[in-house]
Amino acid sequence: MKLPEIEQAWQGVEKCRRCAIRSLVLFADLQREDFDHIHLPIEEMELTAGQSLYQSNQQGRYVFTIRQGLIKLTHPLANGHYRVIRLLRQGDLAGIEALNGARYLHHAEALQSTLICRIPIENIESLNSNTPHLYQQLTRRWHQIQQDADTWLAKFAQGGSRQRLAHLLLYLAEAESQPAFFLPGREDIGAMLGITTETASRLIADFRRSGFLHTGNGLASIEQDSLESIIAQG
Amino acid sequence: MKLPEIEQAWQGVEKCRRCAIRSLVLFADLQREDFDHIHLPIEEMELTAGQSLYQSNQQGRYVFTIRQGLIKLTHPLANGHYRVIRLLRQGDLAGIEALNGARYLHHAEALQSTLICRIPIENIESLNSNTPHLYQQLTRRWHQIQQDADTWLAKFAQGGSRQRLAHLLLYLAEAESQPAFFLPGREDIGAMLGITTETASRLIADFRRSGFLHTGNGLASIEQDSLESIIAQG
DNA sequence: CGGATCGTTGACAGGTATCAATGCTGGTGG
DNA sequence: CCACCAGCATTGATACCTGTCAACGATCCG
Repeated sequence: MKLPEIEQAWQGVEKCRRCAIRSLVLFADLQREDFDHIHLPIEEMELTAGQSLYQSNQQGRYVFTIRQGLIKLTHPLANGHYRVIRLLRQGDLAGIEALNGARYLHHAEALQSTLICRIPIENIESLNSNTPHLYQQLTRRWHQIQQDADTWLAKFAQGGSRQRLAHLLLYLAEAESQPAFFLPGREDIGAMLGITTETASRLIADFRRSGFLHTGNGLASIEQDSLESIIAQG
Repeated sequence: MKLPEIEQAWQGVEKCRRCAIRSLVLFADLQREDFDHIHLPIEEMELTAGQSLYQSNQQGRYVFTIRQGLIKLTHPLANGHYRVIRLLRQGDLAGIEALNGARYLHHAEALQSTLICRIPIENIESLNSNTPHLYQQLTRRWHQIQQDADTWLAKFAQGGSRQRLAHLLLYLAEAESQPAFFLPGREDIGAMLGITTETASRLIADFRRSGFLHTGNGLASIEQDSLESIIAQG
């Protein structure tokens, strides 16, 4: 794990160039020559469930891309609880606000085992001056964040809790190639929907009894049509 | 209103250069020479209360800076109602998503009489290739949007409706130099907090009777300490 | 086996949506 | 000028939903 700096950098570039999901991440538009000109000390990390990626208000030196897994961004509340602001999934960027020289806005924590790449912000900024390709990707990410924020307000903070949960389950199920998806704990579900843990538990149990939701060994699957009819004032 | 194109452009630049709030808007970092090199056909517009600035899903050709007033960004809901996603105030940027070639994400409508500047996106993009100054400002705006989105989730979509309303009133009162501020209609307040119009009305009336809120000829003022104690589990 | 953590369920009080009716106000036309 | 109307705000009654407090069950791990 403690290789010479230059070696490490080279590994990062090599790995990044061959990364199977590179089209999803920040460097999708970079040409071969961009890579050759710049040493990118990109490091892979694996987070176990419950492990923190960064803390709110911490001075940011890295930006992270999620290669696989699920990260929650949370905001502490006055009563000791927390509110989940957003989830990050494959291809999403974490800590992008560090590019402004600003501190991280959230507490970031893995919900399940999660694979990420860590990129120092100084490298992003030097890439920015050398190629316009990166700006486009960054702008796209900002745009994505805005869109996600809208989704969370319009779907997860609006209407009755049954409808909110239906929205959340559909959201979790989408963007998975498999029909099964990771179902967060009741406390996290509550923190995403702005409801209590107990209500979240009651609703999950109810959905399961009604056959809208099936669970097994930590994974879940849904009856899409049923959930959509709940949202449509069912 | 129908001057020759070149004349119009020059007016835009002149006005923009002398704008009293330029330090707040997009071109704060631009040097004199930047201005001289580029013709910016910036146009001022005044929106009356209730007037739309753009529609959701419309192809965006402009970005707007708010010089004075209040704009609501809304998202239609299935039941015919709408949800207010965010408010824009002096110095904020509207329609920034158009810079991606994307369509507008929201319906934007003036809550009160509002003064804006309209900037074609092609000019933003040509400025981007000539000076790095603009990028910084744009990034700052994206960052602001992310922060605002967090605020809305953590304050206006969390806890009881009394606490949400207290948060909203404090938010509306802040960033006003005067103690008095514009109080939106009950329907809009409901759409911001995710509650019904009736509940919003009841709470406003209650706050007024309790002396937390004072109103007169369309303007309002608050007792800051009282509202803060409501938020702190009062 | 015991303890810790998480999920489930119950009882009840309080809050909110819903349906409905009644004030209030500014603008319009006679 | 005044009567009227349309839109908004307020208020009431009630059923439903959710938070709260509390207990119990399930599962994992030492």
